[in-house]
Amino acid sequence: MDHLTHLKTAGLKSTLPRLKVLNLFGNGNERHLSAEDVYKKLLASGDDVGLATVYRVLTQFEQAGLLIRHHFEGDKSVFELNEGKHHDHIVCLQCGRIEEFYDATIESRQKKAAADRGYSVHDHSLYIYADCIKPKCPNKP
Amino acid sequence: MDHLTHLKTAGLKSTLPRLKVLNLFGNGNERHLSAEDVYKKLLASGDDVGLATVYRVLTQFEQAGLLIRHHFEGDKSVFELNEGKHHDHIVCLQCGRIEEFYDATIESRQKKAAADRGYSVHDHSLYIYADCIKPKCPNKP
DNA sequence: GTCGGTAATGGTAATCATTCTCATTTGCGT
DNA sequence: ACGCAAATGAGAATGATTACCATTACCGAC
Ligand SMILES: [Mn+2]
Ligand SMILES: [Mn+2]
Ligand SMILES: [Zn+2]
Ligand SMILES: [Zn+2]
Repeated sequence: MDHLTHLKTAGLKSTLPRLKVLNLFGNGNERHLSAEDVYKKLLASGDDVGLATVYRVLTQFEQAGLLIRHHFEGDKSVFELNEGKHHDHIVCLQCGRIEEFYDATIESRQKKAAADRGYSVHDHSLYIYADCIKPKCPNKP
Repeated sequence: MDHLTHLKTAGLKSTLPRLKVLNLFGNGNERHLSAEDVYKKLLASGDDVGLATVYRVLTQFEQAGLLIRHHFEGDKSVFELNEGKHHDHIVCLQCGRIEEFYDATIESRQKKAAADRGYSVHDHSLYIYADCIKPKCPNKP
């Protein structure tokens, strides 16, 4: 399903700002971007989109299920394309690198922990904060 | 170790505001409190402490290892007493109730996931967002 | 116990991310 | 091409948190 179709499916009208934002996430760029990141990247590529619009669109895409919002350590939200395959994250505290992983055992133990206590799970977030080993860690974003 | 000793050990001088904040967390009250929660509770009990001081002290206690800071969904930080026993959290999206749990398997699989990829783990956060079953969920905070 | 210096406090201004307001522009069906 | 509801964007407003800085409270030395 292409971007335009994605928008229609979500009941969102196809506008230039929305397509531009969706393109950013679709590219081979970094998968995890903050609103500020998106705004700056669009400006840099000559596509002028208002900051308010960026925030609005990101939230709409999240509600439509096109993007996933993360609250890594710190104040700002980070978004990534929702490609249907759930995964968790390791965040390097030195350089900000983000690595994805999936562990079926962790997933099932989580479900069990919640079920045992009478909870109906919506979702969960698991962030591992770590240092990546020297060679591949350029230190500091 | 009592509160006064805690402060000394952390290299923090024993002041009235600090003791009051530490007392709040020591009581049988709710374990998980935001800065605003702490501020309001102190006001309510006649102990006037400035909001700026509350924020400062909470951060100092976190750095000293006396408190643990959480970033549950939403914008504000939540703190709890660090009693040495690590645990994760289930958060009810309806009423805000927070339940703690510990699963040794999850812990070890996390360590392994990070180690396998060459990361040296600092810490991690695992939050399960759910609905607690009707009877014990009073809906809405 | 008093004194003095330093660290802590607290009122208020400032900052940062995010949301709101509202006049202007755009997408889209007719 | 026309018309109108929905979307945009510049800037104001908000909410949480931090920075400033003049005043006050610890604490160790007399
Ligand atoms: Mn990811
Ligand atoms: Mn807890
Ligand atoms: Zn790194
Ligand atoms: Zn509940």
